[in-house]
Amino acid sequence: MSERMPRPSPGGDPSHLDGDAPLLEMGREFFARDAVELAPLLLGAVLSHETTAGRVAIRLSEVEAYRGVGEDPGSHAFRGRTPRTSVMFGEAAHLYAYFTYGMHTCINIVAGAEGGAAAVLLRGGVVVEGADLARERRGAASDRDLARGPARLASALGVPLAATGADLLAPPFGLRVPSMPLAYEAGPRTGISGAGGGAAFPWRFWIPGDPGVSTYRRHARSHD
DNA sequence: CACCGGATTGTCT
DNA sequence: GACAATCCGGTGA
Repeated sequence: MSERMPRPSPGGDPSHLDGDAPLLEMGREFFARDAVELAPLLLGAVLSHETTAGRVAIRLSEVEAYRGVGEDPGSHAFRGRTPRTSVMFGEAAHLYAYFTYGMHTCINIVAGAEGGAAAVLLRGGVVVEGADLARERRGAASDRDLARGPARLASALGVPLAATGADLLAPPFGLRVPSMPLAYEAGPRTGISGAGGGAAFPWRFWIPGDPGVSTYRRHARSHD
């Protein structure tokens, strides 16, 4: 079952939680907070990437938080710094990209204080700009599937593995965050085997009912 | 929609 | 040498 965690609604009026809040460019300090606190604040944020081919922007529907050395068995940084994870140990709001399953690239936003090695994995979203270019990059795919899933999202955005370490607050990237947090739900992270998976780390966050939420829950399936 | 198997290579033990 | 923060296509309900 998904643990329901709606935001409190100050004043009792939930109308500001419907995703219409204006988007703001935030300073780096916004991203320097704890990853588990930051992750839900990124729901509804729009990440853009521009290349010579054009510009694609994606509104985030689903994210996962990962903490650092020794505190999160599901984190790539759990066992300490390695060449691959070194950017996780750097400044917040930079890109951490990794390659997995022999063919896919996934992307994270580095979170927390420098040295903390925390990050937020971008698991799914909706293309809000550059759908034609995203479709070219993804091959035949329904609009809904363009960026629904972490590897699909990275592919639609055209972010190569080599972009790891890039500053997401500077061109060719752009990142704008809702001025008001959206309502969200939380549950176990997807795809994590062993410790780090399951109910002990309910650090997957998504916008209920959003079309950009991935459906891959086979590995971390929970009852409803 | 749910389940299953295959693809394919960097990364760390 | 094992395994991975996955995706896709096929099959069946």
